[in-house]
Amino acid sequence: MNAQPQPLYEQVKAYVLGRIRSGEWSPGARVPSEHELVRELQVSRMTANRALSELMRAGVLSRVAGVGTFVADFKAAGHPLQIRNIAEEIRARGHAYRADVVTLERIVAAEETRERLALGRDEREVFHSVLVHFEADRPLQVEDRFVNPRVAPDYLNVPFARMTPYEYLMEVAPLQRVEHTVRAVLPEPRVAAFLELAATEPALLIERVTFSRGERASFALLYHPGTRFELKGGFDA
Amino acid sequence: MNAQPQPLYEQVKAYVLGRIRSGEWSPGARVPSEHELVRELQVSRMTANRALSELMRAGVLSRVAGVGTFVADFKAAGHPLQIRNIAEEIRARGHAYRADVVTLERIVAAEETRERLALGRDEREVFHSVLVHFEADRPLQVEDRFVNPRVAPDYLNVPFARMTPYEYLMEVAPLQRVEHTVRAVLPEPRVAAFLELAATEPALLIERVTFSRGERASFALLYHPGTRFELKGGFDA
DNA sequence: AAGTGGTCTAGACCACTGT
DNA sequence: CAGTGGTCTAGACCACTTT
Repeated sequence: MNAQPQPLYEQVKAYVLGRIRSGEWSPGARVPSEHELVRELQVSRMTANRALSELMRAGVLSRVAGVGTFVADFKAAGHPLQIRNIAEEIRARGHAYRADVVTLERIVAAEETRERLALGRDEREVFHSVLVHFEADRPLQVEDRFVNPRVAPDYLNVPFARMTPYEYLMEVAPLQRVEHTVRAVLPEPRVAAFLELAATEPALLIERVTFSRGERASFALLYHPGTRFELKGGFDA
Repeated sequence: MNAQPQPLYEQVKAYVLGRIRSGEWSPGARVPSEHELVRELQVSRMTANRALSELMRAGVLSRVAGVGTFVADFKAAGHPLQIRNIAEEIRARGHAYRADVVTLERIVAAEETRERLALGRDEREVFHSVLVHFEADRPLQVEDRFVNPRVAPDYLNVPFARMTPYEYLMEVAPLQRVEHTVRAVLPEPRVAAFLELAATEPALLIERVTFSRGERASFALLYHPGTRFELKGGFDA
């Protein structure tokens, strides 16, 4: 076996991730043992071991010696703070991604919104979108976003069923800088409903301003269920 | 070879880490190649490879195929999420800072704590401190911290009225890496009381693991009142 | 040409879980 | 008991860098 495009163990990882993404193997389901992978994929056990071990370190699988390997429950969510694209993140965890567009409109901006986008006095209209992002049919993020029309004049015509606002903005306006603020809040009822939260369940709110070509490109409120979402990060000092 | 107290590859890691800690191998210095370790330590190359690879993942070493393995230098990096000293932060805002020491003790660590600090089976005791940090007499952070005694053996004698645990740890153990997880939670009653929170008020919880010299130095739970605390950050892309 | 890390194999022994 | 993951070995081939 082995044809160099990818290391063998990466091919094994892709094989396992593919089955998980397709839904064939759900959270909690048993994954083939190392010996089974050896037989099925004609690789050595060390190679199967490396693939499964790395997927465990990535949080995709959980393994118990003497018992077996299983698709990890996805309570352990999250990723580094610099991760910007929720769709990619969910797919990287091996889960199905879907987004509902709740709102997509041109509005007259509130004073506060104009300030956050540093708009001039004569620029009163902005684009506004509200999306709910789902991980395996469970809501993981409510994205309430205001967009500077000068930076993305075609925002209302973007097929958000196929790409996230973040992906689109990255295409039309090179990301230059990001500023964010993180808080714990009790979300307003509408947001709580979207996230399927109980009345007193807290949400993690990320406010994010992105800059492109020296301008403020967009301003977003990202709500996540406090119980199902973690923001992970790390850096070397 | 092999005498089960620790896996062989862990012993190899300890060997390398020991040389680095003692200063024998400084940042930038060349580390023995896999073949050299095979000869010196009488292990197989795969075992040497695993040890060095894991130390690279941990940020202790850097490796270049065809060249060699080297002690990574602790370089500064731009932080996505600014980690700073709570006392400094409060003072920078022009407010009075004060801390109450609620707990300062040596305890037998729970299994989970031992795992987070990557302690061996025979290392069962850790230091534990609980502090409440005040900004102008209003509680801003409850710091629940577990400390690796190997890294900070004198932790129980530190005058925390005059310096924060963070400051002390920075002094005795050069910070190498930080990992954090941010969540929104409803804190347990004891923590809520310390923060003077109402029953349904959410808290922002930061879990932080700090690394020093390739070891896990401490593990902290940092609770903040969701309504009075924000995490701000930013970075250039 | 010699050395390096990256990958891969086909075995092996172990401790542990399940039945 | 058979099955599992955790570890370990002694080889191997490769692409690459340095001499």
